[in-house]
Amino acid sequence: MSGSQPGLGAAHASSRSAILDLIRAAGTISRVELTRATGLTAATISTVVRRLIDDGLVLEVGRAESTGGKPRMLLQLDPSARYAIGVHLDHAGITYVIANLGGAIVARWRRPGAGSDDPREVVARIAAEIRTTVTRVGVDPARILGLGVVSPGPISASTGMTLTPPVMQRWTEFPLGAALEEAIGLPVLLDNDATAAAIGEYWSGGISTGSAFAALYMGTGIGAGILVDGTVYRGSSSNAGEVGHICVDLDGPECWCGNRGCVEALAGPAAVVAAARDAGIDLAGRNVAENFGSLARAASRGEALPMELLQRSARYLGVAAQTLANVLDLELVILTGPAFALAGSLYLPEIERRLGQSFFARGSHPVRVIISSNAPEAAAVGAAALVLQSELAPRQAGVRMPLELPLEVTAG
Amino acid sequence: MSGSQPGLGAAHASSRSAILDLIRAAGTISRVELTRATGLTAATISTVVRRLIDDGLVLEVGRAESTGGKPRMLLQLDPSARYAIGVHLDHAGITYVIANLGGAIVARWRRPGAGSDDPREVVARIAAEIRTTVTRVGVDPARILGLGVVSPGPISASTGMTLTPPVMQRWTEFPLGAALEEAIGLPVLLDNDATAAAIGEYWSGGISTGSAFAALYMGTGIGAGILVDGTVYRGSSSNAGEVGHICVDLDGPECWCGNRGCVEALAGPAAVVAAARDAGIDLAGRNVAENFGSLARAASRGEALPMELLQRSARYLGVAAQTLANVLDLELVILTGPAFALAGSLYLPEIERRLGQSFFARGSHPVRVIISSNAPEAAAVGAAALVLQSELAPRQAGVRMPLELPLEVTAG
DNA sequence: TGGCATTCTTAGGCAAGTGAACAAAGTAAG
DNA sequence: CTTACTTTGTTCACTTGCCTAAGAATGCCA
Repeated sequence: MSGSQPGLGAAHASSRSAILDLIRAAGTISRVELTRATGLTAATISTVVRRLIDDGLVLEVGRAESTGGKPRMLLQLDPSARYAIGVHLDHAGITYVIANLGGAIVARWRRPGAGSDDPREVVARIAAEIRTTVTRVGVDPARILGLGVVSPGPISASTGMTLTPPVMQRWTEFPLGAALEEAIGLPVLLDNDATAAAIGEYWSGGISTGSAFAALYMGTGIGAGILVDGTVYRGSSSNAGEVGHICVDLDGPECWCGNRGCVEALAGPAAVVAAARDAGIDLAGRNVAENFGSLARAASRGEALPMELLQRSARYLGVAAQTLANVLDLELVILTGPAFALAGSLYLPEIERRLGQSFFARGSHPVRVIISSNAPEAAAVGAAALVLQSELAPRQAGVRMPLELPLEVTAG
Repeated sequence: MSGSQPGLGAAHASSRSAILDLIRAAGTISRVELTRATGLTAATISTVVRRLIDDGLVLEVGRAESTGGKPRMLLQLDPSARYAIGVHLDHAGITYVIANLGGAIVARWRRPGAGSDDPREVVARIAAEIRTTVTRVGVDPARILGLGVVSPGPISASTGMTLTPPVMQRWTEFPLGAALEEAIGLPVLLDNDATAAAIGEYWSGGISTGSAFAALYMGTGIGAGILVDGTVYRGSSSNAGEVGHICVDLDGPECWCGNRGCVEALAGPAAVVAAARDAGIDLAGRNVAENFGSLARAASRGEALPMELLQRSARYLGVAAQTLANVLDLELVILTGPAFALAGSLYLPEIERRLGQSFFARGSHPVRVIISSNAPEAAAVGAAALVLQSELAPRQAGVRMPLELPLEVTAG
């Protein structure tokens, strides 16, 4: 019965979470500032903060300058109070991350394989990987909150696992969450890579609490994670932000989805690489990622044809970003994922230009565009942040969490 | 101090609202079903429902069949318990609506003018209009919750009023909300027409509580109102759903916003009418709406050129709808507003086709598309629903309400 | 040293929600 | 008709989160 319905009582623990979230976002903050930011009374802040300190989550670190009276006591998250583990499953391999409460990376490593192997075996391998590294790094296992697992593609309602149509066929009906929970003995959360990346940025990037932004994630495909006011926007079937199939050219090339001119078919890494091949560029990489990387390097060196191909892609991604910003009224777009890690600086100016022009002309607020500071492993970091978020700031006001249900269903 | 900060305590009165909303959505429902739907205890439901009955908002109407024990007592909203007034300001004129709690229209009328007149005078005229009709229809003034006023265009942060750049220049800095509140003595809410239309559909259309849908509103411009789980999605500056300037053709005609190929420039009523003129069609209407209407009628009669023009427009709007559905993961798109009232049946098949194809191919859930049952006055009905929503189901969990602030600022 | 301003804490109270016992109103079996 | 059982709805004592109000702590300035 534990997870039957969130109920409205779930909004109760929210002030604790909200305060924790504000401390995280501010880095260092005093109780008075917390009262202003939350709208709660000083009394309430006092007791809640006391409990956070008792729980070891928050530290009092020195005092601020006096403003004429008693100086404020400064509060901060204790980064090493809790940890979370993030795992990013991809076709090419598995990326692991151990992050602390501050969102900082404590350990990070990568192993090849996964895609075509037997799920059972992969679960065992992941469990072993995590166990050995946790002991090696010396993180207290009791302080580990849980495990976040992300992968590309939309989310299946039945298993709760994301599934990529072409690859990883054998994963489709496998209860990954339940299996991992049993193998590791920690709570497991599953989500889409783009969504996770957005949460990762929010948690570690010092983004303010009341903002609306999207993480535009380009890996093999293109997706977007949307965060509004500290909460993930999921939509009706948890597949919001599927920007890969928005149409940017009515008469564009046909996409496997049945329509024409989808962003992914026109401007995704696979499309760019294919276009390069068509243009006669010799590419020696083993997969799309490697080839896209060498194209990006060639463009950076100033080679005309690669440059042109990437700029073409950037134009379309600019349209996608503008569309996102228009529909969702965003104030920030973050470019992240392996593809932007390789070629972000080539995409940024075009996307910035497009957003700046449109919104300036209409007298609207500007939309900032930045490149993530840890774009290559953004999804894995996000997976860890997913756990931090759900354990420490679970303010899904009235929104059901479809990702946890499958775990319980399959566990029984 | 009343409206300084919503605070977290604002989430408190929510169970009453949530229950009211469930009763509204269900039409008729029992207490047991309410416990299941909310996750609250039977005890809580009992007391809250008791209070709703005492307040006259809810009625006990008969009992259901027994399922082996005591039969359930059925609950229903009392439609005539409260009323709300909706006003839609447009370039061409003002549409008024009086709606009851059930979202049903009690009175509806329309007056020309507004746009270029003196705001002060318009306010006086509106107040007089409302007073006379309220007494004529025989609605108890004490049962009127308030007044919703909507108009096209984005929302200004300074006055809280929407402002359309080209027309209605004199309204830009006028504190409409405060002036109307004073003139009528009722709370006034201001909002965008598309957003209001969405709330109107939600309130009167029997849309289920936990859904995500958008109202695609086509009047003079094109906008969208987005509702998720009974709450308006507003974005960072309350301008979410500005679909008019999403790009559907990178090499399309230039738009005044500085980019090319915006939906509004390609497919809005004004664009369709302009294209018809260019094609040599003789149009005698006084404004875009009339001309668009005669084009729609001509297309319905089977005239080739108008048909072609409208189908072209429909293709672009299909792209916009698909984009919305993709980004927001919608399950329903409602076509509404004067333009769809005139030509909805010409647009529907194309939009349906496009959404069906894309989502079916990707194995995702289908997206329904329907035409609003009261498309012509959707905005005015929505304006009234705005009041019902804010008074009876204000579950803006943690979201600030920028629209009420200006009223207080300018009132002081 | 004693105001004075500012920050933080403690104490009492209100309101929403819960759990558990109970009352009410039916069906099913003898 | 009586008895047992099921389901619905209510009452009541208790917990919890927050608020108001008062006070304690800790600095500045005269």
